[in-house]
Amino acid sequence: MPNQLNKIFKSIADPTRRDIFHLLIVASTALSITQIANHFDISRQGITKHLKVLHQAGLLEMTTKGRERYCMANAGPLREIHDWVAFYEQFWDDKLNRLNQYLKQKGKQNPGG
Amino acid sequence: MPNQLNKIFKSIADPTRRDIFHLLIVASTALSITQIANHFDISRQGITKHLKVLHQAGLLEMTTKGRERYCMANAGPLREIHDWVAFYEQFWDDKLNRLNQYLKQKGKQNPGG
DNA sequence: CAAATATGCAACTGAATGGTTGCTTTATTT
DNA sequence: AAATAAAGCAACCATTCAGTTGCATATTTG
Repeated sequence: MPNQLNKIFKSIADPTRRDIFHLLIVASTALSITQIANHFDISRQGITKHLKVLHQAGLLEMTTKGRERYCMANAGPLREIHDWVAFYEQFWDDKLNRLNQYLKQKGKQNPGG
Repeated sequence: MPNQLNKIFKSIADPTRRDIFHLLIVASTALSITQIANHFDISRQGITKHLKVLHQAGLLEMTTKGRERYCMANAGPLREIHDWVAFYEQFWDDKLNRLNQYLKQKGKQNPGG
């Protein structure tokens, strides 16, 4: 399933999920759901929902160990976001002559939506 | 207002808005609201709502000319997305030893959420 | 001026979202 | 075996969201 772009966008559009993701990225070890929840003011079940969204976007991997589930961030899918944004970098500075630039660079992949 | 990050994320999290943005980026001229709406299956008022969201995220500029309002994309704010993603690029390939990499690179800016 | 066009404004609708609580199940610990 | 801890499941709630329709306003155009 390569067309995950929208799920990834939706995932990281929520500030709590960005915080969870960041926490997992910089953590030294995988964290259990309860451990993650302890870092936030919302309930464990609320966290679980966010984890599910992150997981379905591929930004999170989980392994079960006994009664615990350990979560680890996977930054890989952010590459899709990077690529989407990269297309528009050519338009950052020059607000004029957009078409000219576009035509000049035609042939480059258009990431679309 | 530099803390537009969330608005920008929310804006581009919607596929229709990404399409509108893309249309405006590659258009040769600024487009009126009706012209934009003609490219989509949803109503003009629906488009207007999307334009408002994009505008509030700084991704769109509008100028009124007579009874028409012309819209032009501004890719600049995408730089914030780029910067947010850039922090995580160091974690793309190596899913292990995350902490080591993090500590090694400490001092780099953490974009947070 | 009248007709047509471009837009704005407001109310409404259905679905998704972020969050909660209560209870059950499963695993560990004592 | 009993108590505790981790997590899942399901229902519920309020808000936001994407989209609609209807109507008013402003600007062109004939």
